[in-house]
Amino acid sequence: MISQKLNKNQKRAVKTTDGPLLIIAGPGSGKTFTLVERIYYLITEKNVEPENILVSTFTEKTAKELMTRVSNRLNEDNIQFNLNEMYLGTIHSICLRLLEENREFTRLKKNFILMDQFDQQYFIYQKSYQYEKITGSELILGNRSRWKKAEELLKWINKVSEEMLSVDELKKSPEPQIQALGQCYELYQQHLEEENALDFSTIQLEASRLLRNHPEIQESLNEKIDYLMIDEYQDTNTIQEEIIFLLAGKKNNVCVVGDDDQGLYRFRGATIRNILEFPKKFEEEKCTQIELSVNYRSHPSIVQFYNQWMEQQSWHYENKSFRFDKKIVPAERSYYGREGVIKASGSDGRNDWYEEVYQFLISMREKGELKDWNQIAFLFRSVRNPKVVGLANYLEEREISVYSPRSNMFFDREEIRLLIGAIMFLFPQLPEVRKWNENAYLEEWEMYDQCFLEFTNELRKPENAKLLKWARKKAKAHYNLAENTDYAFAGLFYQLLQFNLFNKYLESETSYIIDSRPVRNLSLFSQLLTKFEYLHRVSVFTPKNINQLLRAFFNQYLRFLINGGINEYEDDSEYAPSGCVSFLTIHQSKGLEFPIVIVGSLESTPRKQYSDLDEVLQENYYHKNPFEPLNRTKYYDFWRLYYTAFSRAQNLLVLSCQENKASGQGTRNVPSKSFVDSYTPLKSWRHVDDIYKLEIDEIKDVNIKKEYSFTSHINVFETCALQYKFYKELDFSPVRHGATLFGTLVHQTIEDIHKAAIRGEEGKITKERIDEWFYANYNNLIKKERVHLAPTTKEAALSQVKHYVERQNNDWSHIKDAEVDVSLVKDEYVLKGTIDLIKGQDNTVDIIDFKSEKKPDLVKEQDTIYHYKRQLEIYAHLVEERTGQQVNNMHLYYTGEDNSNPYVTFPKDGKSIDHTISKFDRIVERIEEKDYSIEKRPVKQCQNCDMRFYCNQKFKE
DNA sequence: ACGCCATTGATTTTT
DNA sequence: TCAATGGCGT
Repeated sequence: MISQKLNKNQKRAVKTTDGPLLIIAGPGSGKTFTLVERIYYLITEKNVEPENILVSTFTEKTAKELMTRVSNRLNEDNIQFNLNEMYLGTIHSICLRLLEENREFTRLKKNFILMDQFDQQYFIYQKSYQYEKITGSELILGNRSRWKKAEELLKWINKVSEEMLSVDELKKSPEPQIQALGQCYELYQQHLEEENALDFSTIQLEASRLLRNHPEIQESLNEKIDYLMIDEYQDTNTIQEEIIFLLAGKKNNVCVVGDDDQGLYRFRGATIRNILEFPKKFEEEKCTQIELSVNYRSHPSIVQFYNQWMEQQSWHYENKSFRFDKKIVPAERSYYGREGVIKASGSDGRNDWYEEVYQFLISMREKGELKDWNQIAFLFRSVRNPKVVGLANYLEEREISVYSPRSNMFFDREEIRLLIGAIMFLFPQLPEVRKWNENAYLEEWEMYDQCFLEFTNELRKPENAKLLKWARKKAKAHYNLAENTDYAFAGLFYQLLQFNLFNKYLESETSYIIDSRPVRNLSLFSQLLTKFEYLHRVSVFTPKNINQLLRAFFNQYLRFLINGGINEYEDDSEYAPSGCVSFLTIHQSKGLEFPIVIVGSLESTPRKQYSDLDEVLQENYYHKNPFEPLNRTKYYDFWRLYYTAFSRAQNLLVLSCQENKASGQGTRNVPSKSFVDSYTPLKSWRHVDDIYKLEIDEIKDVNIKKEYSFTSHINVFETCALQYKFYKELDFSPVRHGATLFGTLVHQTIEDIHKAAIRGEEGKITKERIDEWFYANYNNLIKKERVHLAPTTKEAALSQVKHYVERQNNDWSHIKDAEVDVSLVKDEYVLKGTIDLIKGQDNTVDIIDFKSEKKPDLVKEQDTIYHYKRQLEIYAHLVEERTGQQVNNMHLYYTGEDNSNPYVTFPKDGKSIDHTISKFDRIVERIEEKDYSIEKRPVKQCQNCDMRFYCNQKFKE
């Protein structure tokens, strides 16, 4: 039964399942609740299988949250369903899944590389001379630094992808800069193909190509997907709309949900048009429209405030309307009359904004009903702006913690500066080496030198004597490097962790986000270092490479990171960490709510956000004419942005700024004139009496189920809980080496063989074909991992594969499935696994896991065997729960075994499986409770663990 | 009353 | 790169 709490329109939205449906969901109108009920209704009352539903959300986090809520909802009614087959995720992740499932129909090869924005920019940067050679490219790239040029080019390239512009048309353009753009784009696509790489916007481009160029794939997907739901539809762009309609096919059971008033992503190509014109995509009267405009979130006066805000703007232009005319109605009216919108500002001519805000916070805490700082969120356009950072510092100095992971403070943190200083100390040649000529100078050097001073100051302290001794020795060795080291930057980083100066950060408490910031930053730093070594293909220092690496690291890599800014750790499961106030960008706050919201950035004004090139592209090359009038968009966007900000507040909305009357050139009025009408009538918090009587809601728990797998979680935890803590929970990045390359290579080639057998192409499994598969996999793998195998090792891998094939004697008849990813949504977590091979007849199956090693001694190494047995039992559980097929036998196959029988077989034993599952549960419990205690160190694993230097120190006592 | 100039400060992001 | 502002000239 669907929830009785649904209001009339929500219920209609849930029950309207067939045909196109447009849901306009105002802020706080119970949108997610309605979505959850709608999915629940489809599954339980319409008997739709989860695998026939596709739901897309704006962020990965919302997707996880939705998954959790739906599975909990089903659990409530004791209904068992596996949600893992549902297409649920961001449009990007759904596209990625489509590409992986149909990779052979795309340009992509196995093990393709996914680039984030920084990778993409670095990718372009490293090839920038090729782009600069293109005639006319200077018209787009301008006269800036190479790094900035890469940034500019990246912007245009992504735009071409997202708007699906035709490269041929661009190249034929009479305008030289458009021509150049077309050529740059073509070159870029060529580079992507050469490197087997993908960036964010290309994910979508390739997915849309896949669907358009292969009607048979589109049809089978259309067949499969019966119902689509697209959340935050106002923030979709051209290519996303195209993909959605390709996936919807003729069934047209598309439900789009969104709020045209909260469209914030025009700079990414998103357009309100998609949602406003959605009904026009269908025959007249076919599309049902439902408005959710009852607001359950905010104090009535807050609702009234932002309704009025929207009315100030004219949304009509030349007989067209750019807004669904609507008015949000508060659900509760009983509080009417009490002030829910106030101001807390510094007064004109003074410099007292920080203090005023501080006083307001303290008063709320002392006289009001505020229980936890996390009930307050500050929203700004940007949290990186110096005034905002200044406010954060002011509050922190007065013991109000501020959670502001996007404020770009990474390189200001003590732990990071000491690390940079330490690395500089370890390479005394740096001051000479970093100069490429006599007068060379970079701004960032000053910051580096400052870090160096901070480090040496610490080094002088007696408690760091050991570090001093060690560092001197290393520095001397590096200064005149005679032979190869066995480490590069990342390796040095882990060595530094043995000293108290750095390992004190590792000991910090991890249950409060704000306290764990230093460890999280160390972890981030380790990721940056391994990424550098990956990008520059290094693993050790050599006398030949050392100076050049130092230059690349300090003059390029680190410098770009500093300029681009690094966001600190954000936790999915706690959006408003207890004990601190949050500082967020308005964009970040989308979809969230807070009891008290303080909106700043009131000096801000609507600004033009497109260039001449944009205008030319839009006029002549876009698939549709501009929708909203170009000269109005900046106002629309501005009003929508602050509408979103204001509507986050539940109990109290506060507008806050340093008021200012312009006096003299270049000075300005604060708040800016856009805000004057809304701001001026507000009372100051000092003059509202019942502000302290105000009830303040608590922050709602975010409930997200985490994913655990046997091999990458339970296994690691059982081996060493500390290793789990560092690598899995804190995400430290291990120093790269080719340890897993061998196994992966064998696995992947065997997978190719199995897949051929499943396709019924047993005849094609020949020696030549195996070679082909093997070398293709090898080449793709080394391209991705940038680590090589020694020729003899490579041959050994190949011979393991061939040996396996020989042993099968051309009998592949019982193979059912290979490399099956299965996951199971359990009550407390999501269980994941990949099963190498499923064989079987009738209704029972055997599962096989391949190990690319020699068969161990069954007696002497029974621990290992027992361990693998439990892994198989987890897989058996997954297969039975997921497919309903009975597992008969479970096997290990040792491809490294030449002489005896390579199999180890276990009969399935239901009791034993139950026992293993409950053990799995217990370990998950320990992980979630952060119980990382260990009895003793696992000697063997310690030898290869990067944390050994730290542990050696820690366990010495 | 209006045009022109110099001056000042300020942006957001998806795997 | 651009909006807002006041000063200055007409």
